[in-house]
Amino acid sequence: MRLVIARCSVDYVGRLKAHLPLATRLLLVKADGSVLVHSDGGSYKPLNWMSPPATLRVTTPDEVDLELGVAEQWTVQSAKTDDRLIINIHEKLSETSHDLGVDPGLIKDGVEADLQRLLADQIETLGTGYSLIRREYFTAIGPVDILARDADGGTVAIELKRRGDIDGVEQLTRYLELLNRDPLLAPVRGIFAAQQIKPQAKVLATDRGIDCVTLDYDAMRGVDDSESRLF
Amino acid sequence: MRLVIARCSVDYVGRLKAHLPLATRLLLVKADGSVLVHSDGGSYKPLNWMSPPATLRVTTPDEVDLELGVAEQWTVQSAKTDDRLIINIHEKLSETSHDLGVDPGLIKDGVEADLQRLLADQIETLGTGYSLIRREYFTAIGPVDILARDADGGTVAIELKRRGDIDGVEQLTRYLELLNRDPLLAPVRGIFAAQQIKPQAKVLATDRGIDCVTLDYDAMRGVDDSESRLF
DNA sequence: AACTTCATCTCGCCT
DNA sequence: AGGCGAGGTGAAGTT
Repeated sequence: MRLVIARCSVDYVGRLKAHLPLATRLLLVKADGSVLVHSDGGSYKPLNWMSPPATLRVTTPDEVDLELGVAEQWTVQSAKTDDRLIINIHEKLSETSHDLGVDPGLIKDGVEADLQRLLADQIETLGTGYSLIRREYFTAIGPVDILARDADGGTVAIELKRRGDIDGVEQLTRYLELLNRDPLLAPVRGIFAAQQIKPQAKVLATDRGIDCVTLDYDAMRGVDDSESRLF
Repeated sequence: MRLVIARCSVDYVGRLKAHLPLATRLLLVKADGSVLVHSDGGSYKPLNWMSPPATLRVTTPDEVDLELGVAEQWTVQSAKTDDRLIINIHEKLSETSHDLGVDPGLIKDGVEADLQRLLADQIETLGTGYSLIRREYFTAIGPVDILARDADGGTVAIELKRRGDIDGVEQLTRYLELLNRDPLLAPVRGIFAAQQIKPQAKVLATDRGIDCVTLDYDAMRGVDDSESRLF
């Protein structure tokens, strides 16, 4: 990994065009040839970047650039697409290089898959008498997150999201349309379950007769923890 | 901006939980208190991070951590949420600090807004005799990208995307449903225009009587350039 | 390899 | 401040 602090201007040409005027920034060159251009603010997204695999070439600036004070020019070319990043370095303020080795990688807990597992285990969260038919019930247009039976024996298709948005409702609608064509399952109700449901999504869901349920992941995990402690 | 190369383990607790085992990484501390943990690979997304505004405190590792070889512990606390990043530094291999100043920011060209402006200017791209009614035609459920009139005087709602996906078709369908309830506008046809249209989206659109048009941004910009040169 | 779906999405615009 | 849509979305898993 190479770290360069430099006064530079940057141009990206590819899926769109983007330009960064002259300023002091961090240039981070990774082992796979990818390059990140970071300022001293903003979030984790760089101002500009090139994704791996890519190759960095030091190219000769044209006369105009030379007159503008470009000391060194980098051309970072994507190996797979024709995306290109051109970095005009006017002044290098610092340069270091470090050998980091391969990273063992990140371990996560609390993503949608965990939520699905918890809800399947605690299907009665949705109402007394609910029972699980199965998780990831496969259909021609994709898997329904959870298929369950309610207290009256009716089939319920559950679409699960961390953040309940309008396209989640659309997705569930398509599933319900399909499932309700199956005489062995029909009629099938829909439940849209999420940690947070956007108002617009709730309106659309309600309009289509789909129930909305807001889930409390911490509470559900708490129940699961106490359950596992009992064993 | 502070750059630290360190052997460290990292834990994130917040919207979910995540853990990084001990390895050598780059720790980037920005002026706004945000922290990025980068390895020497992957893309621009850090392995772990804390978004600004945040504060970094050097805390005392507990006995277990001390015995495991933790020399220094950072607790990065988000100022707005209860997200927290804990970095256990076993060994600092390098540490530098730089003053970068405020960045002038990125200038973009070729995003959906540019595409919309171009298509509105060159509405005849869609067919001879087309005329613009207006861009961003507001409805109760959101703005229709472009409303136009075709050669026969019929109203056309145009949904514009850089990448034409199935949810763009759903969006246009909702608009069409609403617009066709208005007797002053009805009947309203739909056109789904994008630089690239996914096969699935094309099938769904066609099934619903929506025309698909693939746009060539470079060509459209070319037309616009030559037009502006004429003036 | 193409495609779909998730994301600690981020980012910007607007109300 | 919160909702909403776009993104050079990226990244992971599946067909």
